[in-house]
Amino acid sequence: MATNRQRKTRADGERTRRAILHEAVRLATLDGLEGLSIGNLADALGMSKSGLYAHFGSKEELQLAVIDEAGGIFRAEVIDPAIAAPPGLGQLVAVCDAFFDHLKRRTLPGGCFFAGAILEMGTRPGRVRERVSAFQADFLRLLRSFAAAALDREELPADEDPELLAFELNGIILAANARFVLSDGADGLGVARTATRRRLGLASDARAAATWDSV
Amino acid sequence: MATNRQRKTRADGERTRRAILHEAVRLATLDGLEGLSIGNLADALGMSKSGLYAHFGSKEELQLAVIDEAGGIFRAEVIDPAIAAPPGLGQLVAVCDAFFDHLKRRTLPGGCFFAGAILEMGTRPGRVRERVSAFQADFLRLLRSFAAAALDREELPADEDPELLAFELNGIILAANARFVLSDGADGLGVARTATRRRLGLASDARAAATWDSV
DNA sequence: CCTACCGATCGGTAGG
DNA sequence: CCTACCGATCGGTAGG
Repeated sequence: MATNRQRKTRADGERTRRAILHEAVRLATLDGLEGLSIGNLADALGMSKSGLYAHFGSKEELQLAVIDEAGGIFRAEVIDPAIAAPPGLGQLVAVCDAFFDHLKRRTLPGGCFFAGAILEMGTRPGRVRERVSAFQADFLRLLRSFAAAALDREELPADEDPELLAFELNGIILAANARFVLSDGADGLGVARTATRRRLGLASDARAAATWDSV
Repeated sequence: MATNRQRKTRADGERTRRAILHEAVRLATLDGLEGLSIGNLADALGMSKSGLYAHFGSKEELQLAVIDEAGGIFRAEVIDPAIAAPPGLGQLVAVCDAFFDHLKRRTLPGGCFFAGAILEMGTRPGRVRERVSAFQADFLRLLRSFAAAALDREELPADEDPELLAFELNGIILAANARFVLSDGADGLGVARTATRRRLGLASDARAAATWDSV
């Protein structure tokens, strides 16, 4: 069978593609989606520029694939753990804690990919901007749905507004990322965890908050 | 007097310098501090690249001057109005509202200069990063001092923590900027104003919040 | 996936 | 402030 004689299988290509994208997401959190250059990425991977063009036809196609890869990482490290938590209030705490863990784990050297991508691409019309915007909209929708579930279960005061709560928790997340990037360390994530609990009306264990930073 | 025969006075040079920097800050909110190129800036000003090098010896010197100029704009539009407000709680509301006005006024096309600069330069060691970091630290200190004053005046519950409150208000500000950049409009600043008031325990006038967006 | 190349643009300099 | 230039790097292509 002729189709089996190829030296590189489709699976090999897929594996290479994933390896390229993972490195590209890492570099993009340091240099931005525009600052990410094909030459730099090729050097980091020990391959040639034209090798990258064989996988992605243009820089824009690479950027779109990088956004999807970053979305997969975010889903695996932040969203999936939250969905697995107890519905309602439990998911609201879990999604924030999972985000802080995502930072502390340093999967990506420059902190949250999307926090940076929103500000970098937000003013540049095009497919890249729309892809980033759609991911952020999905995330805010998820926060709102967790908040609505918590309200249904009467785990929050009846006059709470899911839209407002989602906005504020997103703010705590962005402030935590900014602090993480500037301090170049997990210092100060304790205050983010305390802020999350205060906003949700949960007891903020002062002893635990103090140790979070040193973990 | 030989010193008076020069055709261009020092004041002329200073005026040119300010014109360069104002345009540079605007461009930097669209392309970032690294994406800001000497060639682009020279074209936008109708002058030559070497004309810019006469004012700033290197790109890093230009970036540092741009940060100072952006700091001046932020002080004039956000910090000074807040300091002029009634001490304590009044200043906390005023600084957030002044920030939202700063966005709505569209002084800078890409939203808040520092929100972007923190994420772009936070992972690039050097003088530029330190300058941006110092400005953000000063701003957080200002928020903390307003919060401490409000506590002293018993305008906030006695168990409030100025550090925590400053962190959360900074988060609301960052979330408002992200929403502004993505929506490319002032839509949605109403929820930021409502969030500010809710956090500070103030009555959030629903009618007023609804009209804020349409103003 | 490679080498070898394209025109455009980058930050920066020489000399005026 | 200008023209004219430098080497390096940009995104992308030809041809294999």
